[in-house]
Amino acid sequence: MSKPSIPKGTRDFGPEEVIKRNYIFDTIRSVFTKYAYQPIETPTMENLSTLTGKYGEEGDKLLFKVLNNGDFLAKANKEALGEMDSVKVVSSISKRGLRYDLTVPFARFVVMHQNDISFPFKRYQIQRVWRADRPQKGRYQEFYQCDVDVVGSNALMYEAELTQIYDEVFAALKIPVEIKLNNRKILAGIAEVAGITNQFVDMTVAIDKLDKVGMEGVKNELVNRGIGADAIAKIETVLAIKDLSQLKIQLADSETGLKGVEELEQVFDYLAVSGGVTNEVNFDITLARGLNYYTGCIFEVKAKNVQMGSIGGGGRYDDLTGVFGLKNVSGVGVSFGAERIYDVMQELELFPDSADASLQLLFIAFDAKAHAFAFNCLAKARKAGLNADLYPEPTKLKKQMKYANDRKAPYVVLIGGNEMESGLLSLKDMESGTQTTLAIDAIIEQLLKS
RNA sequence: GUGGGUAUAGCUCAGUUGGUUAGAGCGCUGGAUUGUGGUUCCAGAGGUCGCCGGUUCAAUUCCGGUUAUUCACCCCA
Repeated sequence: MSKPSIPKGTRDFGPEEVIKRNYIFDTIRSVFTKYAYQPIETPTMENLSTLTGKYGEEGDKLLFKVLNNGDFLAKANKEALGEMDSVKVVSSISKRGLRYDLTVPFARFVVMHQNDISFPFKRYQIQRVWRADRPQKGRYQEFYQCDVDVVGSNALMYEAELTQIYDEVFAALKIPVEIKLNNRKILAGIAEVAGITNQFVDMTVAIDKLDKVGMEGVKNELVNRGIGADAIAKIETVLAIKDLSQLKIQLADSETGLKGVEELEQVFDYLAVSGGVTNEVNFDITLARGLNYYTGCIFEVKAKNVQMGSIGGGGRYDDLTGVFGLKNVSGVGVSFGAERIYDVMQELELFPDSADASLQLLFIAFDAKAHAFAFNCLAKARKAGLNADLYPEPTKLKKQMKYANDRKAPYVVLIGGNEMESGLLSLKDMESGTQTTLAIDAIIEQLLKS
């Protein structure tokens, strides 16, 4: 008999975990709703043509492909098969793949339903995504993403609004965080004044590693990526700047850079008139973010007092729907890393003990006659709205009591000959151990109050 | 994709410098307690020591391969 198992990078969740995870999702969802975002869902599977080429060459390798049904080999590309060329064969044996993120399916959704949507379209989406990455701590092949985006408006109000959403969610979850803001236009400006506009991506990838490898590490990375010493020196000076007004001087020669500074200033102005935020919101010039479709403001959230990567991120993208044929639709959105938020809350012990209320009252019967009587009482309790249950057979008390204990039932009602005769049932408080005798209606009434 | 660790009871892990009957804690079952759980005590069940091969009189132990898992890197949530 072989032991059952689940695929690499996937997990089972027990009742306790599901309750905690739902607490996170419910909190996030309620804030999204308050800010007037609407929920959508997209299929688990997308056409592979929708997904491929959207995440770079690395991303394509991490896509889960779904094998075609039927005699897929008969229709396979024989030439590619002969050459053992996996990449070529795939396109002839697989036409669908699992969702890799929520942003690309959302872009597809917007394009397909553009005539039914009122812009600006504010949507949120909480669904699973899959990546064939090698699993490691806090990284799985199947995980949830919680995305909130607004498309069809350039208004910087939304950058401020998304910052407020971050602030409000993490305040509600009681996780102290630092929300970092930057603007890709500022980074473009740095590349411009350093004279390496054509190596912009190399520069951002290197800068993104700053808090991990330090300034020396970043400089090494820049050298390795073939960036000249003069440019590196310039980048280093600019990266040391902490406030926006000073940055204007350094970026005076870059129109794009100045635009980025102005945009950020406006976002901060909005936040200032909003009545303030709970968490720290800071401009961080070293924030880069790997994804290259971002074109304006970028966001990242780091939990304080924990060793953990970012627990949220996002930004503005000027042309997300362009690849699907809809031009000039700007969007801005952020994502919550639910799995990491869970780990942080676990580490900081932030989950409320509200716990498992799945069983409030368990009936226990001593014999078959009492069991039938108890089943009647059970129906009354359920009708009154209590989460109640009856042990399925009148077996040994020890066994039944142990079940009540394991299920963390706060109350137990014991029913035997005496109880049936008098109509007064034994209600036991499992925590204190005290026992009282009451009629079933009185028991229900009392528990509904507690 | 690259590199390391680990694999022994349902779970978490000891252990065997290669030797006859394989160890603990927790959990499970039964009993002490015939109408009372969480504490305690007693007893019991449960293992092809991941899989394949090599060395050896003898391998769970050493070696090689393989699979699974885990950690780190690339990348990312």
